[in-house]
Amino acid sequence: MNISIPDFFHALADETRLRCIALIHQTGELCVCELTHALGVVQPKISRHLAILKGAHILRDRRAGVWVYYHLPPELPGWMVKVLNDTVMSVRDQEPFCTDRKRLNEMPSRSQNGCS
Amino acid sequence: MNISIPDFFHALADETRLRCIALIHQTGELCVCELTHALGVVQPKISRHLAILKGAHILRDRRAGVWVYYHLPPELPGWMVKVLNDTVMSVRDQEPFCTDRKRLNEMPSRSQNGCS
DNA sequence: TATAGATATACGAATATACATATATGAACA
DNA sequence: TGTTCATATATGTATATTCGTATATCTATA
Repeated sequence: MNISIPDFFHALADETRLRCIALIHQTGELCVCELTHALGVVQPKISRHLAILKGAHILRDRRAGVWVYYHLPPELPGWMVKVLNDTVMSVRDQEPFCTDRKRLNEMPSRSQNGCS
Repeated sequence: MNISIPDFFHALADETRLRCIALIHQTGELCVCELTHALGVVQPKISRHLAILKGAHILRDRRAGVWVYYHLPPELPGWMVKVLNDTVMSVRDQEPFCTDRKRLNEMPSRSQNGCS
């Protein structure tokens, strides 16, 4: 499966999607309820944007019981990984990205397994 | 002047805009008629997209007589320059980007001064 | 001033996007 | 089977985007 270049940048052009990608890039893998809590937006909005990212082959999902985890596919082209690296390095200390990470880390069930 | 991150990626998410940026990145500076000829699209379409890029502070223009030249502003944030470098390195050997460059180099007035 | 060439903008139409809300699906378990 | 929780999708609405075409602006020069 190939990723179109406009699709790739279009994925990053929406703040909600970029926030999801940035958090997933920093943690490796997150489920929908973790993203919902970290970003503080309603769940259908998260699911819709994750579906767009999955459809563009920028994220892949993995179901584990009730939870669905999203991660970057390992075969993402190298230059796209570099773009994500540079982008996340730059935005991770800006709002709303740093608050997202803080809220994620404050989730009681984080750093254990399972979700809220 | 600050560039919003969504604006930056939105600029790259359109193929016409990415083709313009890629050519300008490779050459340093191009005028509207050079871009029009290289991409093979009508002039108002080029001007409209260049105006979007200028409005997002991703390109800057410089008038020289009848011609208007567009270039990347020197103070573009470093990580955005890195993103452009990685992107152009990757797409420069794919269509339609390599044909764009070929058509640009075939312009009789190129490598001299002035335009067609 | 009049003309020509280069560039910019205005306009209407078709299409796409993002959102909030409501509802559906799917898995686990009593 | 029925319920609950996590996630996905459908719907209607408001707004944005892109395009082709027509026209306006701007500069140089006669």
